[in-house]
Amino acid sequence: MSPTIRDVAKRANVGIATVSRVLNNNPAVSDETRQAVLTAIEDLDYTPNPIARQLSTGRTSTIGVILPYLTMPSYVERLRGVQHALAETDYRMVLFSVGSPAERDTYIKDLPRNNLVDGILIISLPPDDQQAERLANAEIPTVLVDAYHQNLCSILTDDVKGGKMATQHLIDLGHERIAFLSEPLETPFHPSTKYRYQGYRQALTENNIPFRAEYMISGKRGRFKAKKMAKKLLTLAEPPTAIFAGNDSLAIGVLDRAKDLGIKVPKELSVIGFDGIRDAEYTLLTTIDQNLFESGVEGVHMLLEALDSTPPSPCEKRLSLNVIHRKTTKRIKE
Amino acid sequence: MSPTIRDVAKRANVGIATVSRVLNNNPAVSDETRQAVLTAIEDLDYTPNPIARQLSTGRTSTIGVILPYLTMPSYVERLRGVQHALAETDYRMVLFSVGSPAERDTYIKDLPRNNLVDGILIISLPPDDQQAERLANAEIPTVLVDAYHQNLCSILTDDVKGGKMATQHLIDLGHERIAFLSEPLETPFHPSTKYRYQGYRQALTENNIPFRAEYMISGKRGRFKAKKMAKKLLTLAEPPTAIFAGNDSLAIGVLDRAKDLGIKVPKELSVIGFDGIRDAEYTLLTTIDQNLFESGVEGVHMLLEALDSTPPSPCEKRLSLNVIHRKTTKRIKE
DNA sequence: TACCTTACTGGAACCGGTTCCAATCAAATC
DNA sequence: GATTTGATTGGAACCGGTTCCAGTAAGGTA
Repeated sequence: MSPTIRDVAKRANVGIATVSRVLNNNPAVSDETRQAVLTAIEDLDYTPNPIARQLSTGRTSTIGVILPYLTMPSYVERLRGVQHALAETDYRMVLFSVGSPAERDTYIKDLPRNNLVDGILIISLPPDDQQAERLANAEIPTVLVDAYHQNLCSILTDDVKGGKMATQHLIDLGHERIAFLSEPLETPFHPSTKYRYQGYRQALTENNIPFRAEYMISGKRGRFKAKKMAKKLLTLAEPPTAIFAGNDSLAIGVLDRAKDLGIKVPKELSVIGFDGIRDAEYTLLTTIDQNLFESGVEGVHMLLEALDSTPPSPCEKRLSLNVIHRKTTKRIKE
Repeated sequence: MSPTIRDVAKRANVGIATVSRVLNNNPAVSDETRQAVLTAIEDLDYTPNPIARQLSTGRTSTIGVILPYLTMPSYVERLRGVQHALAETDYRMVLFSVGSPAERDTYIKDLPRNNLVDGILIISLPPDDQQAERLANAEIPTVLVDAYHQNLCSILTDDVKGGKMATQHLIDLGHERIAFLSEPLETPFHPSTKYRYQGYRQALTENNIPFRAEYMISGKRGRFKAKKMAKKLLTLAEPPTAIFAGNDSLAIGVLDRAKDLGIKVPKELSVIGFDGIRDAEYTLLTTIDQNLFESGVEGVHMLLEALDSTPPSPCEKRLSLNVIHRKTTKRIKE
């Protein structure tokens, strides 16, 4: 068995309390004793057992991250941000990746109770009222990233506004026949698609552009599906001159289909995405950058703040949104 | 404070040992007592403290995963596999994501010592001899995924063989002017690129095709870089008729550049990648599928096996490699 | 010289579980 | 009826740290 603090104490001819003090850099130890203890630690190749420390202090130096199963690049990018911010601290990260609503509920229910983590970060999974209640009353602080509940702290993205920005960008370029292509509006998890659609509708209304039902298409997630949907739009009798895709992955599918059909982007068709994933940069896609990486970083910062000052100051933070105008949108020629 | 096992014992008028027995489904408890304890647990809304259990049993129900910072899709895909396999067990996952060789060394050094995890999975980070020695002698089992050391268990990919398969695939299609485009052969982390290159060279040799230095190009990681490198190759006086890219991301960059230059794939240029990431499927890239997801799954299985039977049976597993012939390679027309 | 700080130090209790072992009691055996 | 047996049960020790609190010795002050 590995040596314990008592072994070290015996070898250094001191009490266990003294060894503990040395381990925790308590200044109330004479240099001489400290040195003796350090030598004993060295000799025995001793490492303190973090579990015992956790039991004793009640702190685990661990934060739990609950997020959807890593299917979408945007989740991965957010996780990268979390990981990046956490790397500068002494906290470890336990990943609870959620594949179904049932799993989500289990984690959200159990994690706050079972002193396993000091804090919880929930990414892109909005809790219902009951869950939020439970989380708010738990001893363990929680921060939501890309999700909102009035009782909880959160890092937010204004998807409605983003949807409006994307649509307005196209309108500003002279487009009026603007289609919206997306994943299903109603999902078991995050409703961002729905909000982006709302932004799209609002922008149309504000600019007195009538909504055309045939320009709205939604289907299953993924690029392949996007390609199919894009084909429908692009082969309409009066096809749109611009497409706002609900997220970047879909937009890339649209680009691809346009290429196949010999439609030149942005000359004959403008395409804008949403998210700001890495592939968007690479494909030179115009998009709404929602600062995915930063959302993870900020989530961690807010959580850390909540961890040492019990009443976390401002409990809600909105991330900025930016139109990144790359090479897939262009002023329309009349 | 949350209730403890003693509170439950008091309320149910039993001893703490009995409560513990109920919690652990020990059959040596009468139905009557069991019911009383369960009622008390219910009444108090009691949850056992896992940290205390860990200290007492020495088991943490946690496995540590050390892997490179999630920059490449292949790491993410492997992690998905790990996550998937772990979801069916009672084990949790702590992620240690490595950004620098120094970080890697720290994690590999500390994780096995400090009773924080029951087992360790190291992904795409080959340990040096000293580290392997330490890992092999630790009480905690370790499994390497996509990395090899003779003293440790591992899930392997034969990159040399894969490199050969890719090259042979092109040769079988009649190509002789075959270029190899890759990231730097010497990296601080995983040497797979180097091995794939060796496979490329071997295949050429075996088929009596002379190696041409101008057909070998390597540079920084990433698609943008790949585009630049591809341009060099494709604007040679005698350009290659086929390009073997060291991984799928690079291959996608090559495809893109070819499109820009108006070179038709696969009619005028064949391109093969390596990995089998999701984007490859989407872009219809011909590639060597190395079963990334499965590598994670198998790594977990091997680790779980090592966790209950001390001498893990076969300690080395090679994953199969498959040529996935999609739409970017084609028989050459003479 | 007597007394008071101040600086260190160690014993013991505690965190909240698990588990060994002895004790109890009723049923079964002789 | 005495003894053995097996099923339950609870006390106490233990896991390996942290920390309260009392105790000792050295140095400073009156």
